Amino acid sequence: MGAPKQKWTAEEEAALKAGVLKHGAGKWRTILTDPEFSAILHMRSNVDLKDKWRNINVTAIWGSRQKAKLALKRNLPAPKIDNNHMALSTVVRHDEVLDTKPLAVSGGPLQSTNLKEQISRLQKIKLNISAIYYLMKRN
Amino acid sequence: MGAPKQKWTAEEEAALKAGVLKHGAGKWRTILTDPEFSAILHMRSNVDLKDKWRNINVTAIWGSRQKAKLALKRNLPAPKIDNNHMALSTVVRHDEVLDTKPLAVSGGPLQSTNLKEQISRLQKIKLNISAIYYLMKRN
DNA sequence: CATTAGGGATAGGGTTCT
DNA sequence: TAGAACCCTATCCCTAAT
Repeated sequence: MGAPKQKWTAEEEAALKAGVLKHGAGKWRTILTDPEFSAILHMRSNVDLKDKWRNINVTAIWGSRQKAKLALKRNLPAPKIDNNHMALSTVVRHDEVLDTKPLAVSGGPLQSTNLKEQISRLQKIKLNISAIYYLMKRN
Repeated sequence: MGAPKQKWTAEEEAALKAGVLKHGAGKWRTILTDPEFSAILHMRSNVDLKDKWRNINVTAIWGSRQKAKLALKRNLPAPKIDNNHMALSTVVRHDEVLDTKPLAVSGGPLQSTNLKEQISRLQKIKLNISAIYYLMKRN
């Protein structure tokens, strides 16, 4: 039918996370037009960003079931690491509770206004890690 | 305790095919709520329809789903189609010119616009036969 | 007219049952 | 081993509200 379903790459996901960190969740069009991210996200719409962000948070919150499934899969032969998908989301998924302070990222400070309501502490930590990774790859 | 596994009856399958003929493949919820089919398919979900349609086509074309998967992997290494240019590649793929006329099915004309892109010649013939069978049984 | 939030539908990989 | 039925969920679509 329409598009054959565009899977999000790790790079795109990292850019989205960095974008949320910089502009806040809900500012999808702003993130999209920010020259810092527009190159990487140029094939995504603002709605795509919103949907992906929702999905990221959903899986982050109730991750235990996935862990059970993944544990089963670890018995299978080949890990088969895909260049595209491996890096980030897998690294970030080991979510122990950390006690760290949020980092400032590139463009400016956190938009603390409503961000606190939208992002949990744990998520924030993950975002910081993702954003760091993203920025390191860029520079 | 889930589902005791409901086998598809010939009547259900014919209704599904007629539904695809009328509304197009992918319009599962539309087919399901069409009063013309809802009575027969009332114990099926839209996802059931999608799954059944996949099975029908896979066995019709290849003989098995696994073979289809393998074949796809061999033929299309990395399509990665850009969202903006999607229509094209799909159109070009099924470009056989049909000289048989599609049947009109009860409620309305074929949505010929995207149907041509979705159904091959062989499939269409089979669908027509199924639809005739379905309509004969109904009337 | 543009954008976003949220519900809902679809696609496609995976799993279970026969 | 195969094939049919069913599950999981990332992605995509529709609509109301702003």
